[in-house]
Amino acid sequence: MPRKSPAKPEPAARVPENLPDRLLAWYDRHRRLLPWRAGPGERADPYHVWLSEIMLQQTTVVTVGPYFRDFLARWPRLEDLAAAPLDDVLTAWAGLGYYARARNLKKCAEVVAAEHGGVFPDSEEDLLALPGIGPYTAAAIAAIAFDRPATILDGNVERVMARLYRVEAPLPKAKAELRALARRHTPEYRPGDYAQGIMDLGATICTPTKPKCALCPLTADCAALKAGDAETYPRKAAKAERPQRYGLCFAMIDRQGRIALEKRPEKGLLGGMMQVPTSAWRDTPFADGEVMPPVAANWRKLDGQVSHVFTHFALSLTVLAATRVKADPAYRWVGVDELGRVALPSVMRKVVDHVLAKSA
DNA sequence: AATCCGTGGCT
DNA sequence: TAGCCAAGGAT
Repeated sequence: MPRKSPAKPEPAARVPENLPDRLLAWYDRHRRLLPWRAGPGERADPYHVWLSEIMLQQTTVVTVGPYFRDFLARWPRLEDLAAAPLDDVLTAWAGLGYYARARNLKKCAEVVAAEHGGVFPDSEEDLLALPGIGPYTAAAIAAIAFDRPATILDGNVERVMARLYRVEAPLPKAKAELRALARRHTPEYRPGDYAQGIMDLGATICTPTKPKCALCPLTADCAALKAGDAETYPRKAAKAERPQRYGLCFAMIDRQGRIALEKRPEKGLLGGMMQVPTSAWRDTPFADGEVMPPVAANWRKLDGQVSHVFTHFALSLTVLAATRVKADPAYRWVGVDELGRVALPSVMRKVVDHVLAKSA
């Protein structure tokens, strides 16, 4: 029998030795002033680094900015956050998405306060053990807050490595290969600045579309640039299509103009957040009169739909409204002026806005 | 290992 | 417009 052919030889990924130096030189010239970033030569507060990194998970710098400032103003120290009620944290997080992050943020603050004397551990291993901190965030905190030579691998680094070496394997399978490449580049010298620099490069120069290769400090090393196909990396596996789901929302307004809200289960989608009472969400639209409203009242169907797209499904909500409803204490009755103090996810904010627009 | 988990901006 | 994408983690 012919022996199984040997694995395709890795391209002898010879790391240009001065690549980290060129990256650092570029970073020193183009360093962005971000709210959580320390001044040149200074080391950032681990609490600030941690808070920003959790917020930045799958979330853009522009979106995070205001939330980061608000959190820091309200909870200046880790101990303040650890002592805060979870509902306050969820309310402050409302609109940022991925709400498990907020629950884990609170949990992590409590653990660090109680078991680490309020001081973040400085090793990747210990950081990884904390709630909400995975491989990326552990490495990022170790590098940025403690200047440890940890290898970060986020979407930016994946893209930069995939282009430098024209990695043909598609994500997410290519992750191990990309991580190995990234590790070879991680310098012992200024690893924190290198980590932020390589991410800045990915965010501003080596962008997903129309990369600004003319401005890149690494052009001499980039295989994809040489081949003229940088924009086609990283390769990605085809993604599953997004199903459409449907639901009904029941907006109850009392005589004072307050709307009834209820709390969602602590786990799962929008866990622990508030909502306008809703039917189950399913794959087929609802027919008129198919679902019994929560209370008997003068229900009327509002024109139009509320549409919202989640990561793995799209949702179309039909809204029914009833006014002059008796304020059942089973719900939380919230005035329009109080909505900012409620943990309302964006989809439910849309529902409330729809009610206000259609009944005005 | 594959799936679940938000949102807003950009093309 | 409809998909793509962002400093991912938990299960």
